[in-house]
Amino acid sequence: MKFSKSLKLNHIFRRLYHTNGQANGYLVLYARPNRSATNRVGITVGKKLGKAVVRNRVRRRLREIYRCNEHRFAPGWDIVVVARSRCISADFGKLTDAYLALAEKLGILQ
RNA sequence: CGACCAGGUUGGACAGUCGCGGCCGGGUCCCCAACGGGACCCGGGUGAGGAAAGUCCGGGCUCCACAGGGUAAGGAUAACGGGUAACGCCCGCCGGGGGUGACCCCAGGACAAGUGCAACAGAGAGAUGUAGCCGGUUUUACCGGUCAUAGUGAAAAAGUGCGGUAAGAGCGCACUCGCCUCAUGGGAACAUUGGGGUGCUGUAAACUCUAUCCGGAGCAACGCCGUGGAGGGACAUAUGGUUGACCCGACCGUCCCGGGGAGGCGGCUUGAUUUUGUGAGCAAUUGCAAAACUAGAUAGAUGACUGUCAAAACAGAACCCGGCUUAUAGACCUGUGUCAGUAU
RNA sequence: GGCCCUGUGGUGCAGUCGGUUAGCACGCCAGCCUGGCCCGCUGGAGGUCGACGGUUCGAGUCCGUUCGGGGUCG
Repeated sequence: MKFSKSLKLNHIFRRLYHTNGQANGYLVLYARPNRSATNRVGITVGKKLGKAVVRNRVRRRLREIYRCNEHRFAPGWDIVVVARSRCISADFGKLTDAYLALAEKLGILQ
């Protein structure tokens, strides 16, 4: 990935949750400009979604979606993706559509 | 051939295109006086489990100054013999129970040291006398004897037969049963037969007793580096404090108030390790020799898509081992294994 | 990752030492009261005691395993 890193700091997560995010049945997306040339992406998969195997699979798929579509995102944003329970059974194509639709609403696509 | 039994192995495969975490080698650039450090790129090789899970036991390791002695409390275990670093685990064996059988299951010490409890029912629950039976008398009743029979209950004074008696009772005898003990066999639990004694309810996952074991807390332990920073006050050498129950012993500054910070590195994987061969042992296990290095992340690395076969479970390491328990589709192997039927 | 606590009607809680029938409050249903509603009074329903197994004559209670919920750490 050319201009993206993972978002790790807990206080930035909390700051993003206070912004107005966009949501649909699969995901919730929060975004905020970070005054740099890189994107920082954080993924939240709560314990409600299932056991470790289920949560790992959801997280890996969400990361893969971002990686495959990085060229469509604009740089300079902190992004947090929260998985909802419908992610567990959703197929990859629908999840990609849902992800990109939310990104478009937030205006972080190029 | 069918239905099983026991033990063990495995836990989707192959190809293609992108992608991720360590490690090794090389290259480019940057920082530094130097040692070195960082970013990116290329190549190689490697990368979750049999349960990684539950956290139910046992250890290693770290800290509590040391982890020393004693006492009490608390907890754990429980036939016997062995294995192990240790265990509540494993193996063997004994006893008991289940199955036609191969085999499987059992917290399996001591209520005959003491205490407690045993509701309801019943006369009576660890000691008794309701009905009944028998005898006597002052005869619609009372006194004495008795517990075989009846009834109650989860459990009722060891069972059957004969004798005996007013009626009866281990009161006596024979056989059987249980327990204790001696002899015999066995390494032991224990077994069998014989001798002697005895007739004692159940419950210890009730208190308790006996034997053995246990200091506490946990890798978010703990150590180091960096950033930040502001220190101030009180008591003071023993009638104090620490040692996470207490005592001995040992050790010595201690306590209070306030402020700030909370990022990184180590711990972190070579170990009671794995594989093969061979010796010992019924086995668990273990001696010796050779070879191998097999994840080390830190918001936490294995994914996506396509094709073929198969349709396929339970499920994701976080300091590390030995077990136990629980979840689990399918496939395969072993057995002078079992049962029934048919064929020969 | 470690260490703790806790599960009883719809909800919140009792249940002491194992002992016959699991109790209380609110809620729910029916009746009475009222012209009608609330309040009040009377009666009633509703529980595999989280699940499974064991000990015992007998388990909500004791023991083991297991499932769910909650808390905590520097």
